[in-house]
Amino acid sequence: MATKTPVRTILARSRAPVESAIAPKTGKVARFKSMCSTCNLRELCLPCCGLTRSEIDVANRAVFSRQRVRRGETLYRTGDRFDAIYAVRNGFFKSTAQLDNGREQVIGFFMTGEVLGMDGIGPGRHTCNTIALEDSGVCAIPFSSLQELVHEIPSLQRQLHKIMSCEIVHEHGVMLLLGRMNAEERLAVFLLNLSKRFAARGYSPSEFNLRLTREEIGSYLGLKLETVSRIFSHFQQEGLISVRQKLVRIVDNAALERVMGREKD
Amino acid sequence: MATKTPVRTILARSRAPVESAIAPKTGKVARFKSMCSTCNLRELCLPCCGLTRSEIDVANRAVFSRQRVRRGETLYRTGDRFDAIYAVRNGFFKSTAQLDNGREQVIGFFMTGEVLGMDGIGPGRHTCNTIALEDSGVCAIPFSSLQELVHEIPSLQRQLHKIMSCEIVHEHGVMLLLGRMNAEERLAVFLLNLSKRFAARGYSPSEFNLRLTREEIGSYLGLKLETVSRIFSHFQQEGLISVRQKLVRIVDNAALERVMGREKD
DNA sequence: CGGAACTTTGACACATATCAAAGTGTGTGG
DNA sequence: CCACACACTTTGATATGTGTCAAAGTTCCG
Repeated sequence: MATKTPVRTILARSRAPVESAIAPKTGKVARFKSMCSTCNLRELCLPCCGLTRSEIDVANRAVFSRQRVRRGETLYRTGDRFDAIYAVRNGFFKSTAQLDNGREQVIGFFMTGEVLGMDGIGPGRHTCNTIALEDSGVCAIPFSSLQELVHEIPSLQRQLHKIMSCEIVHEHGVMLLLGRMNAEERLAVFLLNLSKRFAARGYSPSEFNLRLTREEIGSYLGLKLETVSRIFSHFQQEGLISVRQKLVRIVDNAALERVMGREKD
Repeated sequence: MATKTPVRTILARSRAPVESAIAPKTGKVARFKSMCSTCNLRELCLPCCGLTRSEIDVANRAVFSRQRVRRGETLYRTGDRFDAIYAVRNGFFKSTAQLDNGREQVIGFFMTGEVLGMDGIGPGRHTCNTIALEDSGVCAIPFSSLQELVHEIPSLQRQLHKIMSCEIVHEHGVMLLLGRMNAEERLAVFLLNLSKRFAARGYSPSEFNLRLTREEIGSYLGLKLETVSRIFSHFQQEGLISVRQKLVRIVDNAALERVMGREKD
């Protein structure tokens, strides 16, 4: 998904994953049992990040199930009964929401270590669709188990609250983006955000392979694909980035950050 | 704030309030002690809605503090240390978030029974400003107490998760609004949403006093005040609503809902 | 190798922003 | 209680950013 370089960092961002067991029912692909203590995501996984070793031992009692989701497959869709949240083990997902009439919008992207599916907790059913953009793996965490677990491990409870709160804060940022930024700013913010998230996972922050079409990017940013394409070209002309199809290289990070600054209001 | 009519309904919407004690530190105005069992909001208050009588007795042990916030006063602002969430007892609030440069946007409105301040849980500091748009009262719920309480009352825990999840879902809706709707649709959705929320609180769904300026409405909807004004006029000409300054009457609810339908994509 | 899916670029249209000015309401102090 | 100032709203004329439509170019994948 991007150029691998050696780094391991805690997510500074919105969502993040948990680990655990009990068989789900989605049934698209292979499932494995897994335990938090043997999960190689532990340093990325926000829920686990806050846990002591002995707390992880408790968490191990709950065995969460791994699930593979192939590119283009749906992890869950609007209206599906909610019974688990998901931690991304590897790969890349998008979530989309739709209006009554057919209109649809990408409302989020999720990568390794991030947590998916919290939209279903309140309503009891999922309220968006989540689709793998490349072959991916998730850890399915039955929410009822998680609630029990959280009862025994106060720090896990705090982590869960944090994850949900950070999702809210992240979405405030998207609201600002959609409500107050012009097309160039939106794209700059988007690229910088991806860059940071890749960096946090040990990938190159300056060169990555977007697994998104111009249309998906545009949908997320409230723009049309042609506009996205034009601005990519424009940024390239100005020497801020270089684009070749889906491969993006950030040439002048500082200038890209400055795109945000050149406005009124 | 709106024409009173006799109704009592559980919120069908995003956020909702809790009740409780322990003195805070904000210090703008008067504080009272209060208990959930004597709170007249119990039927509106999402946290309490899910509780049995005996659970409410447990909750009573925690005494949350009431706080008055006068029109124009700030409940909390960006950067303030987070230590409590707030249930609106009465009145009306707006939250605003700001970009690095001065740009600012209204990101939410809150009325009786709704819960404020969850943006601070993850970061440990508030990430937006919350201001009373009329003389208001809140119930300050120290988050540490709430976490203990939640530990003893599983159904309260579930409610807390639901409230946060519903906030996330609500924000997805705002993202769709900002990303995919034209100005008329945005305003129609906004008015219908307010209408439902007023109705749920026993106020008239068809006539209410917006306590917002055109600019605040526009800020929330990603529009300029002139555009908001024009569309109010336009809706009025078409006989969908009647507006006189801040007083809005929804004349043709069905037609207002139909505004959403007349598009492509 | 061929076709489908995606991207780029151009010309033009249109929704909303911007600028401007007049109108209306509201609160305060005399 | 009036009057004045200020804040907000309305409306018009015009500007502009992004959408729309169209066509050619590129890449991907079977």
